[in-house]
Amino acid sequence: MADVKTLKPTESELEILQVLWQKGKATVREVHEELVIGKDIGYTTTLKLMQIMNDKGLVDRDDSARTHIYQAATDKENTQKFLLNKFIGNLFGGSSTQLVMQALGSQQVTEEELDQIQSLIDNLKKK
Amino acid sequence: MADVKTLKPTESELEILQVLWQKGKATVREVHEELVIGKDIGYTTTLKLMQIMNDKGLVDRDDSARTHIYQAATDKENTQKFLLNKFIGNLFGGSSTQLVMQALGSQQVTEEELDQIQSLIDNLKKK
DNA sequence: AGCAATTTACGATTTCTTTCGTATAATTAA
DNA sequence: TTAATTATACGAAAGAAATCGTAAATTGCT
Repeated sequence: MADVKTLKPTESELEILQVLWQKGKATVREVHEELVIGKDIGYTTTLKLMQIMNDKGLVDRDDSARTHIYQAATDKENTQKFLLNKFIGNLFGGSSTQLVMQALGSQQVTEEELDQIQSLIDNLKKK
Repeated sequence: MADVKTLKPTESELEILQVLWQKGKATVREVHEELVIGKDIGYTTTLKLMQIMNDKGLVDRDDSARTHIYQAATDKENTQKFLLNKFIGNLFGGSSTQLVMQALGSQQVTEEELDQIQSLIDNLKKK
């Protein structure tokens, strides 16, 4: 598994990772079809991006067959954790609480989700 | 006040915005002195960045005197909100709850902060 | 077999960001 | 009043990221 700490996916790479996390394994074509829904982009662009990601170690590639099969080399949680910490540092002066307050305040969150968060808080308080 | 929606500060620009949010008003030199603490960068680089930010409308500039005085053109909260939403969209499939859970789980948060968040949740539940 | 479609490889270009050198003007200090 | 310092303007270069065109190889279809 690739070392998340040293890798920072760009925005485009992140979009591709999202697709791969969701699909597990996928070909360039499959990833591309997903990307095309959201933006105007050529097939070879997607291909090139995924080749670069392979060079960087962001994805693993099975190229035993003609049509290569890709999958994310980093798991979603670690990447999220890493980027989230960076983001909190950049924009919220390192305070995760501030971020949480902002996130809860400015988004619509359902009652169920609030319950979920509350029970997490209860758990944390026990320690 | 600049329209946050259409503006996306780069990482360097964000660093400068942070200084301006903290200081209110500042000269290039003052901002630069702050930046230099954290990284190796030349004065004219800071100057150029701030000029570009002025062109983009990210900062306001009073150039009536020889030494120009800058201030952020967007308030901190709006910028945070905007970038946070983008971030949630990019990395958490649009679910702010997922982000909150991740943030609370992987960071050390004090009891007081947890109380703060809890009371925010209570408030949200009332509606 | 022959043709169209699909796929990868590769290089080039474009765009965005960051960086800095140099010139010029204004201010300050000796 | 010089000389040194400090400021802005401007252009250019270096680096990073994203985009695409074209060629070559393989596969599938008729």
